[in-house]
Amino acid sequence: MTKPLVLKDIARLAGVSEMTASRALRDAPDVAKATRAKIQKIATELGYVPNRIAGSLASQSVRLVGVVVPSLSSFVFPEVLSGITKGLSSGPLKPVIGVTGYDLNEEEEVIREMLSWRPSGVIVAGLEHTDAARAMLAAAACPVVEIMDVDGDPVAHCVGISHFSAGRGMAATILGKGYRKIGFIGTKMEQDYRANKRLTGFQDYLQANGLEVADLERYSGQSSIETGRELTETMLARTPDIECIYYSSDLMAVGGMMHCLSNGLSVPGDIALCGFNNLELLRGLPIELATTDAHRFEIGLKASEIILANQQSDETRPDTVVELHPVVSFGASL
Amino acid sequence: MTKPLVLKDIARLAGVSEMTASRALRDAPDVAKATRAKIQKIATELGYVPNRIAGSLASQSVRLVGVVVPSLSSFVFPEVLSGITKGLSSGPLKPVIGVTGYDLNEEEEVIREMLSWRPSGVIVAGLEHTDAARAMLAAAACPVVEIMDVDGDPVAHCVGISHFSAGRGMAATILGKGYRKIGFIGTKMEQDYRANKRLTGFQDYLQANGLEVADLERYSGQSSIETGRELTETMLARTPDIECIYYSSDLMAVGGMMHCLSNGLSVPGDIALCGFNNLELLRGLPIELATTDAHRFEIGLKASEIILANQQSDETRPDTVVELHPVVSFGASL
DNA sequence: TGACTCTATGATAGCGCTAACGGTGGCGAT
DNA sequence: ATCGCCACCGTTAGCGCTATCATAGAGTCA
Repeated sequence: MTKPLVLKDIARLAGVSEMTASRALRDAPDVAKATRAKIQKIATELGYVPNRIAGSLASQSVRLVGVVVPSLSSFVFPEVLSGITKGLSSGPLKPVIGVTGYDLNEEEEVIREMLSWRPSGVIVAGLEHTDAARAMLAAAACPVVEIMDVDGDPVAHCVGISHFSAGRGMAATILGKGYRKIGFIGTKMEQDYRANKRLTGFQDYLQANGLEVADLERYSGQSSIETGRELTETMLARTPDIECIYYSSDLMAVGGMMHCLSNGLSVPGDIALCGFNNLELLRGLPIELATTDAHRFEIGLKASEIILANQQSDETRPDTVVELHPVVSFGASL
Repeated sequence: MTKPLVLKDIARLAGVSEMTASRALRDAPDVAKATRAKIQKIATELGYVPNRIAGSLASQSVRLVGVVVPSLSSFVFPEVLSGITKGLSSGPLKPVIGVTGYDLNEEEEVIREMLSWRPSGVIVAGLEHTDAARAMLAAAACPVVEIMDVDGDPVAHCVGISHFSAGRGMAATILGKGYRKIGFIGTKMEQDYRANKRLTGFQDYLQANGLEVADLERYSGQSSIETGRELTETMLARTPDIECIYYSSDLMAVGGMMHCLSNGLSVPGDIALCGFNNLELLRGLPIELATTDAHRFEIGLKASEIILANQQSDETRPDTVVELHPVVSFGASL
C-alpha cells in the first residue's frame, strides 16, 4: 500500500520483461499461453490496476467519449445517455459525462476539459456554443457530434430533430383539433435554445393561419410539475376562455394536468394540454398527455454510431447530418 | 490540423523554453507578467489545449473524482450529483460519473476503470460490492467514500442514512396514525439492497407490534409511475380492505396516487399512501405524498467534503462515518 | 546443412508534460 | 567589492506505460 504497484513489479515477479507483462495484461498477441496465465494470475492476486494515464500517453489513444449535456435532472438527458451507452456497449469506448447547467461559458470549460483528455469522440448537446468552444470542437482531433437539434449550423456531425418544426407540428395538430384560443407556457431561459425554437415554430404556424398565441407565460429556473401547475393557474385566471395550452416541456404540462385534476377541470373538455418530449414519466398518469416524441434514445444511439464509424479518422469524409422527425402523439388531453 | 499542437510548439513560437510555457499556461509562479501574457496569447490564438494525459502522468496527480452510481434515470442520483458538484465546485476537483445499472459485476468493471485513471477520490453508492471491487477500493491510493447507506460494513469513509431505520420509521408513523392493515409494494431486484433494507426494517417494526405486512407486491425492472399504478390496482383487487400502502419509492407511490385519482378513491380516506425519497417531483401533485427524505443532496455534499478533507492522504487518519437521519414528512396522504 | 520461416520475448526509445534543481543577472546591504 | 537574495528562466530526468524493431530459439523444407 505504501508503494503503488506498477507494471515493473508484476513483470519482475513473473520473471518476464515489462513488455511481455504489458502484452499479457492487455490480451495483446504474441504471448505464450502459459506465460500469459502466470502474469495475469500474479496481477489479479496483487490487485494490480494498470495505469491508464501512462498507457494512454504511450499508445496515444484514449478509449473515452466525452458527452456534454446541460442537465441530468431534467429527465431528458438520461435517456439520451442510455442510447449512447447502448451504442458504445459493443466496443471498447466508454462514455464520460459532463454537465453544463445550460451555461455556455460553463460548456466551454467542460469541452476544454474533455478535449484535454484527448478522447476518441465528443458528443455535445445543442448547436449553440461560444466562439472558443466552436473553435475547439472544429479543431478537435476526434469525431464530434452535436445532438438534439438540427436547426442551425453544426460544427461537424449532427443528429437531432428540428425543434422549429416540432413547434409547427404541434400547432398544426392543435389547430386541426379545432382549438383557436391557445396559450403557451415556456421557459424564460434564453439559453434553452431548443425550447425557444419550438415557440418560434409554434408562433409561426399560428400566424400563418391568422392566429397568435392568446396568452404567454414564461418562467425562469428549472421546469417542474409545481411551476407548471402554478403558471397554469395564473394563466387560466388571467385568460379564462383559453382552450388549449402548449407547454415547452412535459413536466410543465403534467403540472397543468395536476391543476386541472385538483380543480375539477376536465381535460380536454374544459382545457386541452400538450407537452413536449414524451417522457417515460407520462405513462400511468390519469390522462394520457398529448406530446411530441423527441427520439431521445435514438439520437444517443445514432450519435454513438457516428463516433464509431469515424474512428479511422478519414478527415476527408464529409460530416453526417441526421435529422430525425418528431412525432406527435395525440394522447387524450387534446 | 494535420499535426497536433503540443507545448513545444507554443514554447518555440513564444521564444521560451517548454518549462516556462508550461508554467505560464498553468498559472504557476516564477514567470514574468509580460512573458506569461505573451505565451497565453499565443496559446489562445492557436487554440492549444494542454494534454492532460501527459500532464497528469508527469505531475502524478489527476484532479478527478470518480462517482459510481447505479442509475441516472431513477431521479434519485442526479440530486446526489448536485451535492457532489456543489461540494467540489470551490476546488480544482471535477466529478466523473460512472453508471452500473444496479449490477455488481458491472460496478466492479466501472470501479476498475475509474481507478485505472488514478483519481483524487472515489465516491461509490452502496456498501455491497464484489470481493474484487472491495479489494480494489480498500487498496486505492485515494480517499474512498461509500454513500447512501450506513447499514453494513464500509470499506472506508461512509455517508448515508440507515434504510433499515427509514423502514422502521415509516412503520412507526403509519402505526401511529392508526393503520393496521398495511401493504408493501417494492422492487424484486435483489441488488437494490437499500430498498430491501427498508422492507426489512418495516417488517421488523410491524412484527414488534404484533402485526405483519398484509399484502406484498414486488416488481422487477425500474420503478415507474405506471408500474406503481398497475400494482396498486392488483393489490387493491386482491386485498380490498387494505388501509395503507408503503412503496419502496416515491415514483411507485405516485403511481398509486394516480390510480386513486383515476378511480375516485380518496387518499387517505379510502387508502393511505407513502413513499420514499422525497423527490422534487412530488411538489405540485394533487395530494401531498407522505414520504421519507433521504438527504440526497447533503449526502453528495458531505461525501465531496470528505474527499477534499482527505487529500493530504494522512493514511493514519481514521475513516469517517457520517450517518444522516431520514426524516418522515407526513404529507396529506397518510 | 543452410536459408527461411514463425513464435515468443526483450531492448530501446519515446508519448507530452512537469518536478526538482541549477543557473543568471540585477540590486541592495555590508 | 563581496555577499546574499530574489525574480525569472532553463536543463535534466523522469512519470508508467506501449510501439517498434531486434533477437533467440524452434521448427520447416529443399
